[in-house]
Amino acid sequence: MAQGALPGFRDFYPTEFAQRAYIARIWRDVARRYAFVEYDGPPLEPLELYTRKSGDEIVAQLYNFTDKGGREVALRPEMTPTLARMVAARANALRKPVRWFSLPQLFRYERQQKGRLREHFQLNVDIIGESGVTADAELLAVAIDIMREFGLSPDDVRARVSDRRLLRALLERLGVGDEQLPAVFGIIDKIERQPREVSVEKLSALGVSSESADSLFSLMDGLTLDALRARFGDTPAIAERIADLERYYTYLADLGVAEWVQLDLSIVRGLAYYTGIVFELFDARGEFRAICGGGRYDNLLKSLGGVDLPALGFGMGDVVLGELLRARGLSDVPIGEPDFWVAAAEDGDLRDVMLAATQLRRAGASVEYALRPQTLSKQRKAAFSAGATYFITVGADFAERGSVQVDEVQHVEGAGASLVDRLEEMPKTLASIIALVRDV
RNA sequence: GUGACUGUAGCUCAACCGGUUAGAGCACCGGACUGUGGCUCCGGGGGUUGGGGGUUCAAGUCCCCUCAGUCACCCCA
Repeated sequence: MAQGALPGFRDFYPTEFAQRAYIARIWRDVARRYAFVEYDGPPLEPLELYTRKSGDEIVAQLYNFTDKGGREVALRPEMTPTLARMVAARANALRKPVRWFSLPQLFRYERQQKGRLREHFQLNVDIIGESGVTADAELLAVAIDIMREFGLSPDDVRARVSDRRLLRALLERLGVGDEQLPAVFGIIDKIERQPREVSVEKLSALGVSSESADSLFSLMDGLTLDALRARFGDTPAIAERIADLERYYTYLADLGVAEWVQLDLSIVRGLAYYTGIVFELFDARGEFRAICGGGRYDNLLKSLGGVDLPALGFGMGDVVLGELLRARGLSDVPIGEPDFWVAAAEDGDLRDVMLAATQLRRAGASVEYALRPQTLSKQRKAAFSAGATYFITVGADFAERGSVQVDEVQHVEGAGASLVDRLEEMPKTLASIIALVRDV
């Protein structure tokens, strides 16, 4: 077996590269539509940037090494620390709120499995400097609009939303103390993936009563804000969170994405830095991992960069998204087929072909031709195989009158108006084709 | 890092109970069909059966190790 890429890394042959480029294009298009601007940082960072926040145990999951200057460095596993550093360094000069996005390639040293490799491209979209739920709504709308742009619908993808502050207030009401909170969050995070008895057992080991555990389970399933208010609205801290979430929903409706969103308090998102509303995007059939996850992390910039700015953001990787698009038949994208194939007729000259190709290329068209003399039938086959849209034949009369013969080889669906659509009959000279190309 | 399962051509798969030189389709390359050929026909290249070791007269097939893949755990970019 020929040597392939390293475990967890990918070769992008033209077909796969086209899919990757397609995903990146949609990401950029939608992010720009929401007036986010693109940035990037180094793929290699000081190891300390990641250990400072998460401790030494994270080193086990990093690609890290000592460089020739003796520096401890790591390939970036996430973008947020870089973003925090960059924003902190110019915090006073940046127009607020900061609306930035990036398409970094990220690395993690882990055993690969479905939807998780050692390398991936991840769209990061962040808003920094706005604490109101308007920003939370704006952020989620970007993620959902991207789904829509890929041709997915609310039947394919669901956005599940929770609020850590609400969850904390509810748990307090159920008698869960502050010191138990992180562990209980961890159990809730897994509540869907493990049998109920296991969760109950773990909760009771933490000292959570079985009545409280039952209440907890009742909160995880098909809950509405109205039902929450009816049960817990008399607690001010909870009522306040509910009111905030109601405004959030109103804004999501105004932004045209409400039908994708559902409340789901089992969404916790990792453990560390999220502080408010959090969300994940899942395929509706539950076949894949989360497509996207994010939320509010108001304290992170202070702890990382020393600048106290509220912040929120999400990450969306290309691996799970690509799997979903393939499974739904939405990932067939052209790899960059030529517009024209120029062929020499039996009495034609390869140099005339090159002259014609050059003129078409200068007009902006993508043009291929056989690099060695071939029969017309051979050239026609090659043109089809290459995916060319038009087949132009130049013969001996091309040199004198510039006349050519044009055939439509294949009509590309959704490619817009073809030359044929614009004409009663095929053009007869190269000049008339070029005029059309320039026009398009 | 732990566990289970799986590795035959670029892809999808054959190969009897262990038995001759590991085959087919698709893809690729070449040729024919001498004129809109996305067809049809003919031919070709391509494999140390993931790698190594062992058992046997004989291993793609059985055993061990290793590498890789898939899935789950851990963890969650």
